[in-house]
Amino acid sequence: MDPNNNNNKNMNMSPSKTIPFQVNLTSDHQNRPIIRELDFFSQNNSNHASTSTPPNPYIHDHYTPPSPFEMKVNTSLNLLTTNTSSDQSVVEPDIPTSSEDTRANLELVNLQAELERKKVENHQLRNMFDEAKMNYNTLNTHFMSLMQKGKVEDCNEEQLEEDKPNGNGGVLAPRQFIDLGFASNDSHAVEEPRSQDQSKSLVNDNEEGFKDEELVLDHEKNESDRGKDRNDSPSDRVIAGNNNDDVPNFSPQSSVEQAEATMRKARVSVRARSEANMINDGCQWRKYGQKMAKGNPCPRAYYRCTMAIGCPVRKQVQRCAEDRSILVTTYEGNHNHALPPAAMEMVHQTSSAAKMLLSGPMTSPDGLMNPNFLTRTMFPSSSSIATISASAPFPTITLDLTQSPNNPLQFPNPKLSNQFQFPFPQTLFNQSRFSGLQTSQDIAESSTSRQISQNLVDKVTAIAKDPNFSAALAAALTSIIGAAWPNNDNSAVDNGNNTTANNSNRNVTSSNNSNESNDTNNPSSSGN
DNA sequence: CGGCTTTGACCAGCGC
DNA sequence: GCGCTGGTCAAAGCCG
Repeated sequence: MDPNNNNNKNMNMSPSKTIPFQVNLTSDHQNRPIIRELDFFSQNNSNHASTSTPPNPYIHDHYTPPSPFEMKVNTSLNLLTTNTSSDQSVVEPDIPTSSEDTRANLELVNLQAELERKKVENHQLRNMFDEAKMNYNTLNTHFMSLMQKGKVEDCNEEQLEEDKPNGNGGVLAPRQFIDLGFASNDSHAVEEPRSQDQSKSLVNDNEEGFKDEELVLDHEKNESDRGKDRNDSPSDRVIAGNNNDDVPNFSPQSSVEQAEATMRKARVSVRARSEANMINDGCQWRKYGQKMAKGNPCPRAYYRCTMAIGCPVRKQVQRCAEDRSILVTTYEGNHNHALPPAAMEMVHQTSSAAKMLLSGPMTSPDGLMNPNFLTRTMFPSSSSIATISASAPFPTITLDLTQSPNNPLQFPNPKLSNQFQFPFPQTLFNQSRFSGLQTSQDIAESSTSRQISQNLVDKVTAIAKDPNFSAALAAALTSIIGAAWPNNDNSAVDNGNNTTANNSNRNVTSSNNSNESNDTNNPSSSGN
């Protein structure tokens, strides 16, 4: 496809109303004269109104038709709520001619009214322009990210094929126009329904993110196949099912599968100090294996979630070789059932940490992608550190809770070791997808929590704006995910801020197998 | 007796 | 091809 040809087609197919702003959006240089014209228009009137004496050309032009630009704005964009023609008839024809001053005063009043009207117009246009510019930049960044992943070609081809029946050859420009919100005209809605879907997926991924969190139970029927081939594991099927209908499909199936493959391999690891053999995260686990891992005298225990038949979530528990008071719990997979409230904290923190680090804009400023990249970031409302590692066999996000000075996991009293408190950071996105952790409760809970924790969004956004963090995170995520870009969800947030007290006070009493006799801290009890 | 743990065996992936 | 390692299976045993 010839992009120039696309542009031409786009220009041709777009209604004449849309052309001026479509051009404006592609070039600031072409925008500025328009704004300056508005300013000049407004300022001249303003000067005249303040002095009221000097002759102003607009006095004579007052009854002349509006300037071409004004016509263009008024007629093509329907931006103005005022009626120019009616305003121009403000001056009544039967003005008493007894006094020149009276006439001058009336003209002055008319001019002042006109000035106010123009000011309003100018303000409206400025606002719309700013909004358009901001939206354009957002979309442009998004598009560049897609380009960087090499997916834009497929996206364009798909888009072009869908645009052709409507006579829309353009790819980018018309979508800009649509997404920028200028189009109050219905023609846009008709002309590109696909663009709206696209725009939904690109700009407002919020809904998508929550759709992804819907429970998927259909995989249970295949649980008997659980098998030796990890690629056909239940967790695989769960995630694939999650993505079947809800994830925006703007890439070939192979790319989606590639993304899913990455997603299902992602893990969330939690490092916490605990004397207990296993942290109580609210779920029920069954131990199905134990192995001695290389480089660690402590055995690694393997657990499987037993809260629901066929739940694919698994976790590994192992003590840190350097500091055996640190318990490392690694989660993998998605729960296929609702979780008890006690588990929700864990759900939110681990899954949201994973998804936050595996989602979002991933544009690296320098384009350098180090496959062995590892970055760390401190979450603002706690001293916990989130680490993302791409050098591991699977992308692993580690929440290091051992840095907290008041880590509740440090049980001073051994009697409390059966209880577990989660001091997790509270400013993570609620995007449960990983590490076992998505439920319908997530969905309902997050809808209310979004309102509560908007300030937390701001905090995270502030972190994300940090150039160093952004660059590091972008490089890491890109190296991990490659072409996969599940969601860019910045609006769905965890309900962290309303759990500050809860986090510090909540005791999750173990109801599962935390009293296992085989301590993972005891190397002598290891298996093969 | 059902559920869970233990543990040796098995399998797959990976590097040499 | 072989060995190493991680992950899983499943029979046997334990426990409430």
